[in-house]
Amino acid sequence: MTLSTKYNPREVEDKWYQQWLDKDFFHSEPHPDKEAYTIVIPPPNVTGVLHMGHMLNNTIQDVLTRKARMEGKEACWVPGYDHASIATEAKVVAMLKERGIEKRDLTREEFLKYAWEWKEKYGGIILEQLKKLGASCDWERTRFTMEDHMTESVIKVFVDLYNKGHIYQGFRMINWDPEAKTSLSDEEVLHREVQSKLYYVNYAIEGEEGHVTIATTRPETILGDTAVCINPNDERYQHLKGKRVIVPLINRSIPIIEDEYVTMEFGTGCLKVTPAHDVNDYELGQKHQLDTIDVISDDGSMSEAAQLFVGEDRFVVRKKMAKKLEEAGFIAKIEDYQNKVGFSERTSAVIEPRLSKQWFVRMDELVTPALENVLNDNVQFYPAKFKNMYRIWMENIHNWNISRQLWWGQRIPAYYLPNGEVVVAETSEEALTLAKEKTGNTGLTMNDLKQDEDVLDTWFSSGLWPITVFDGIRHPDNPEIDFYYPTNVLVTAPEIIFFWVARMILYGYEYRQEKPFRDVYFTGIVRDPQGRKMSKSLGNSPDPLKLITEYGADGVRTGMLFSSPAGNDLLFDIKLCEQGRNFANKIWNAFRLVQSWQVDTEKTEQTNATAIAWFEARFNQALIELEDHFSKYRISDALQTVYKLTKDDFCSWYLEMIKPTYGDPIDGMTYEATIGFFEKVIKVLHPFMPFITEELWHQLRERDDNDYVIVAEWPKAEDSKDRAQVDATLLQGGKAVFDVVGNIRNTRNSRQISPKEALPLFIKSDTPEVYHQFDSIIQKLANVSSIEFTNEKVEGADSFIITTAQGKPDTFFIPLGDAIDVEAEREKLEKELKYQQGFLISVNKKLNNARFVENAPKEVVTMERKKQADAEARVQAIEEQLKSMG
RNA sequence: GGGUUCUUAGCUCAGUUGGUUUAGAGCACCUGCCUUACAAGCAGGGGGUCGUAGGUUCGAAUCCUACAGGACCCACCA
Repeated sequence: MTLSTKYNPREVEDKWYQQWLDKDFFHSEPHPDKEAYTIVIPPPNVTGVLHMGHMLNNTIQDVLTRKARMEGKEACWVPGYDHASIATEAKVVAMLKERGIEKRDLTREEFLKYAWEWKEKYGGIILEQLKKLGASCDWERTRFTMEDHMTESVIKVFVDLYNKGHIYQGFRMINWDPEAKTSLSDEEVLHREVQSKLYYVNYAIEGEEGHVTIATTRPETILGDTAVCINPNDERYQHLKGKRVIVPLINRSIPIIEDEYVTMEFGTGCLKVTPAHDVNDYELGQKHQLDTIDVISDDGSMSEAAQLFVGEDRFVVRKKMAKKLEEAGFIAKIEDYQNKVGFSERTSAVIEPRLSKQWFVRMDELVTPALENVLNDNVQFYPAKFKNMYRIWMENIHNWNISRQLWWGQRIPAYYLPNGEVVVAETSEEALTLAKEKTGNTGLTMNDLKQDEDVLDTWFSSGLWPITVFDGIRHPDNPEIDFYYPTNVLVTAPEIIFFWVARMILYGYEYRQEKPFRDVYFTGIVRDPQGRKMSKSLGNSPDPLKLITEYGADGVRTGMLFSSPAGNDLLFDIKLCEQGRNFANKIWNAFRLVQSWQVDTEKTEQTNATAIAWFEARFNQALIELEDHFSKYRISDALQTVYKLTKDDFCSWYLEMIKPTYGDPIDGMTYEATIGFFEKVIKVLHPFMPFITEELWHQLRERDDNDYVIVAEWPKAEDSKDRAQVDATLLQGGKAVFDVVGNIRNTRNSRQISPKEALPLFIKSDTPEVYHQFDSIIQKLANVSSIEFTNEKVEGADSFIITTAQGKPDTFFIPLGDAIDVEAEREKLEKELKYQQGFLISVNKKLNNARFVENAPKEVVTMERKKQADAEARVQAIEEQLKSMG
């Protein structure tokens, strides 16, 4: 069989993915005898397209799922997508606009029809894309947050929270997005520093000469002023107490009020109060019973109440106001000023604080278990630093505005009666019954009920995701939720810790009396090599599917993971994918080597016994390390361990040790052992590189129908004491041998001796037995023609010194005859001597310090003593060497 | 303004309760090799006074303080 020297992912990826699907390997059912391992996907927006953040996030989930599956757990990774109320509605509106249709010309029903059509056509592309990455989701369980039973659950929860008093309706100051024309929660408002102006405006004092000067960044809101406020302790303004001032341009008379809220140092110490358009002003207004004049409409333009500039946008008006005030002589001065302004997370529109009637979740009680169980690590955050962030947010949490003035989403199940009363019920029928009870009016009909027009915040429903995907709200005791909940780990971005993670925890305790997941793994943000966030406008985000085509899914997956410390940003460099692809190629070629061998079952090659035992030990060691990394979600380190194991230990050392001379057959025992090792290596590689490993799994041996690596048994680390002892000796021996080989190769390099030229080797050692086992390995790896032990220095030879685990410095000689460069040799030795002497000084300093010997733990002192002895012996050996050189 | 966190080789990062660390890895770099598994490769090599200044300690990259610089989160001073 002739195989290409390059691994070709395109030929194998689709094939295996299809077979995995056909064999139903991704599918999971509750299994009483098995341990569940559950991950619910952070549902991407239904309109979403795969980006690098998804790639990272889902690769990690797939790695964890695949490993758990191989460990024999009932692994279940639930996929799905989110209706993403505001984002999707915006997209549908834009799409309609392109077709010449305005949202305002449509009824709710018409609009939703378009939206659903659109969703059916373009929705969920992202899940198809995930398949290319190799995601082993249980596709039969794919959920959408707005499918009927999910919505039913969400409504049920709303009604329940309402009945328990956790949800209320209120007329409050909320964040208004004038572009989407909806209210937003506090979390959906991003504050950014902007360069603006501070306008100092004079307000005439009513009935007398003179004026007061206020400072404002928003002169357009002057039209809505209903008071000017001073600090009662402000010496400068004592004379103003009880007086009134005139609002410029519109000549409204407003009172001067006093409140300690006003900072005397800021601006002029006089504050204009616009209760309709500022949170603080609103509170002042409440306290001092001020009028509220709403001068800005829902689209951000000036309303009738403003009297001036009606219908014009607030930012245009800001400039016009300034000009007009200046012309009329009201402006005292204008200063440059930097302040923070709130922007809509979705539309980037500047948020207007606005008074309106909305639905809120009262957070105080709900938050208690959610906070407590994170603080006590019942729910564990990786990395732990996010715990603190979470705590502070939870402790200062505000009530949650959950109503949105949108159509795409779950409609609030509140119904208004003709008398203005509200009833909340899961269905309109129930609402009618309730209404009749409440009013005593049995003549009420459906026509008398008017359902609330608003829909719920997307996060109100996605917070329920880990429960609703298993239908745990409608049927709290169903076998699925009992088996799969709580889930094992949530893998998500820190950006949505408050939006989503916190709310899932909160709902989990409210509706399951249990956490939704044991661990939360926070990934970082994927950035470009310059550290910039990837974005469409910068064009610095590679197309994931193109990457997969170019480097193979395995290459991209490993590329992403090569440098992705939990919770830290990942500077994504395409070079990493290259490295991943190269790695796949390396594995492929290791296979090409193995499959090229003729096997001679008669032949027995004893010399390979050491190599085999050594690799076994090394594999075992790597496996222990690997499990440790996984247990701490050090995915990148885990990959690094497997990478080194495969590339260095398996390919560079082991295969080179046992590789027969070209043309010679390999003995049966070695061959079997090698195939077995290859299988083990493939297994531990599989979570990271599912495709190439499945391909090789089938190439290595004939397989039964259901024998796939995806469901192969995960290797178990043997960590018995006996085993550890045997392994340690072997590994130490191996290490010394690699050191020897490295030194010989180095000698070749510096002397420009071809690797093809066999060299004799002499060893001066008190413990030759260390090397006996490895004789033939040294010969093979370093192309050594003969090994002889000697007690004397060998003349005319290049030399090097190695300290074995026993602490004896052994000297190695490679006779080079005339080729020897004495000066270079001396230089090398002197350099080495200098290092060892320096090292010895630092060790001696410690050991000569009585307080160190007294206070340091015994093991540490012993270790230092050994280091001292080793170094001394080594220094002596080097000195001898130098002396003999004359 | 409050809080969290980071600063280790040219780059990206490890360094797990201070002690096998005069500091490791990958990439990049340099040198030599197209050696019948692999040039998407092999072999070898150079490179860091651990942000700065103090302090604690027998011992500090690791703990404390200050400073400098960066990142992020939260916050209603117009």
